[in-house]
Amino acid sequence: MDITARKKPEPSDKTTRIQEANRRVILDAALDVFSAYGFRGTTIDQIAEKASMSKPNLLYYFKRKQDIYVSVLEETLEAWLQPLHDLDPAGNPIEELRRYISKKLQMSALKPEASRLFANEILHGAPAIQTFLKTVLKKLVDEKAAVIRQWVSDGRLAPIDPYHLIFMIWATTQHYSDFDVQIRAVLGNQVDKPGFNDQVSQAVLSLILNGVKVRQV
Amino acid sequence: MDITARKKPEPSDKTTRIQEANRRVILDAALDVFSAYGFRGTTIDQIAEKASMSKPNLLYYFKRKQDIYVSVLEETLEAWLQPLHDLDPAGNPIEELRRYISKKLQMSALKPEASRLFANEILHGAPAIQTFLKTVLKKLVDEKAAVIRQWVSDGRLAPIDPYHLIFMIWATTQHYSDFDVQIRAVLGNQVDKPGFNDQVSQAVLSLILNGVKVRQV
DNA sequence: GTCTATAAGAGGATAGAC
DNA sequence: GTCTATCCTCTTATAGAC
Repeated sequence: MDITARKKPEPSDKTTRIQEANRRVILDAALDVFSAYGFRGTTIDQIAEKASMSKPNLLYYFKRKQDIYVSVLEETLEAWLQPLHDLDPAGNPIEELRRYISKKLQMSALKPEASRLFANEILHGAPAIQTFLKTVLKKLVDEKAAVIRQWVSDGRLAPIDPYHLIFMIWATTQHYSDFDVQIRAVLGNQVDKPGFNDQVSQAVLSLILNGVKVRQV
Repeated sequence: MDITARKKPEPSDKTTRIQEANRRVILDAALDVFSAYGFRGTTIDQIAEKASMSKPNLLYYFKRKQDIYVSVLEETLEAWLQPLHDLDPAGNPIEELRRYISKKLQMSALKPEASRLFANEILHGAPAIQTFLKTVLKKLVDEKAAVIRQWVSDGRLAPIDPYHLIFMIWATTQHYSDFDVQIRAVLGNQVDKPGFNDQVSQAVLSLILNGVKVRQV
């Protein structure tokens, strides 16, 4: 089941255009359903219906339910880490963090299903992406934590533990999509009004950036 | 399934000591299993085994799987909101927030299963606590948001939207239990070392409190 | 590639003896 | 109150016709 145990499709694995299109439809449907109900809570029937396809037909493209799940996760993970990749050691610290946070918020708002799929996987012990977290993710975070640490020791950021800063950025930027129903229960329909996302950005950015700005004494 | 649709046990519902003890064992086991695997991912057999009880015997105490789930949630919710209840309008704003955040962090660290059970329920649309969120939770948050807003307009806190402040406190304080495996993948076994929880407290408190402290100009 | 039919098994829930 | 045995539904996955 673990993601890293699967090989990536080779260029030699020729797929026709109709195959690609059908896989695309299935994966899109699967993201919706898996993120809403979790792995066990999702039935192949649900995915098939959403993909307007019969169950056996769907299983022609993905032999097992797990294969669909892992494929959806794989697709999501790459994109999910891109913003952190882009954190530039040569840039202005505050501006780099602002860009990172904004990008994360934007992605969560645009694809809340992806955020929830990921949250659910981790919440339940990350059975499918355990190795990925310990290798790819850890390596990237270590690398970017070093960048932030350097900024701090150069006096360009207030003293803060870089790992905890990264965790808190993750927590706050994904909270609005992962806990959407709770936010809605409290705030009502104002979350669907035009300015809401900007309001969230403003709140999250000001809180975190205020916390890391160097104070003039 | 919704929590508020169920009546609370009356004093007239006499239960023997052994009944109470067995229900206690079941609910403790159920919290562990439900929080680890979710509602659908959990089997009655798993709970029964953890409670050292046969499945039919367990079903003698709770007729249906849903009943166990709802009971566990009920127990958890009350305790979960207590710290917010305790936010005192008459207290010192920074100290009140510090106490609130510390208490939330402490509870998450002490009962990560409860945090994850709650997170999972909300992540999947809160089918069992929808009404609770829209009534009890909303009322409490509205009330405490008004308190924080007053502190701000009295100039005792930096200008910040009280709702978003509360959401960010929730996000950051529960992140370390909900996303535990991700934290572990990145930080390794240092999360089990003695000082780790203090380190987390320090990071979370300094970031958030710095963001709300009034700056002297 | 897509369908109908169905095998195979897991898991929730109950019957009824003790 | 607790157990063994069992029913029955739901769901994954496959067989085989078209």
